[in-house]
Amino acid sequence: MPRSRVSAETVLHALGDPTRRAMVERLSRGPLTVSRLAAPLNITLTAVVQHLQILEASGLVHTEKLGRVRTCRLETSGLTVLEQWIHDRRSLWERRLDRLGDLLAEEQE
Amino acid sequence: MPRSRVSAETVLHALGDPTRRAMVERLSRGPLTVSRLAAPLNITLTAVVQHLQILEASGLVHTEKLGRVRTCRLETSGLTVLEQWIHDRRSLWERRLDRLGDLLAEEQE
DNA sequence: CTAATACTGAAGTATAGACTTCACTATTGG
DNA sequence: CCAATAGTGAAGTCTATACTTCAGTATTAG
Repeated sequence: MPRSRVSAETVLHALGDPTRRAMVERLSRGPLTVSRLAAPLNITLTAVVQHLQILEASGLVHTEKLGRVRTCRLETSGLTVLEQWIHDRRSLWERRLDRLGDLLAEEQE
Repeated sequence: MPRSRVSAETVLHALGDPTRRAMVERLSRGPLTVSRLAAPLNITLTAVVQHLQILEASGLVHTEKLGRVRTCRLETSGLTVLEQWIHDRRSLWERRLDRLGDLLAEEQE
């Protein structure tokens, strides 16, 4: 069964931004409402919500709205996808045969 | 002993760009010269070198110049730093006590 | 020695995307 | 019911950075 529909591409793009990293950092300590999450960041609530959309799409954060309050919590599936990505690159690298063949093949061009 | 001087911040920033991800992807299959690495990317050699500088600073890639040819290879230390970062966030998240105390403390403001 | 190769460096352009403003809706406390 | 709270959505600004051009150096093949 496919555990997740999000790609490592999406996760890495999401974590490429320092503000979003700060948000993930903060949420890894525990769930927060949007306003609480926004408070220490010196940007508008609107900007925070925009970042949240990207974090949600990447599987790093899950949000849920109850009444007028949206609560955000870290979702580990984004981290799992990233872990797998690292593992794959590492395997490829370790199994590389210092592909002399490829180098020679590419030679004529 | 500090295994690495590079931060997860640097690594995540480096991997935030799709071109740099493509370069890492390619290098995980084995070492390449700058020109070879650049060939399939539709950008100038100069741009590739600029990306390489960021990848090197992040500990994801090591390059070495022999004569006029610079060879690039994946450096796993960048990946290790990232793996550790994921592990840390995950631990924090799993040990969170759904900090009701914090929520109440932040209440007055 | 000359030409071609493989980069390097400085300096400018151009665009993705982070951020803002502002007007709006939905919920809740008093 | 009214005001305050909590967030939403559209549309535009503005800046970091990805990318280019061009002119240069060092190395190597013939």
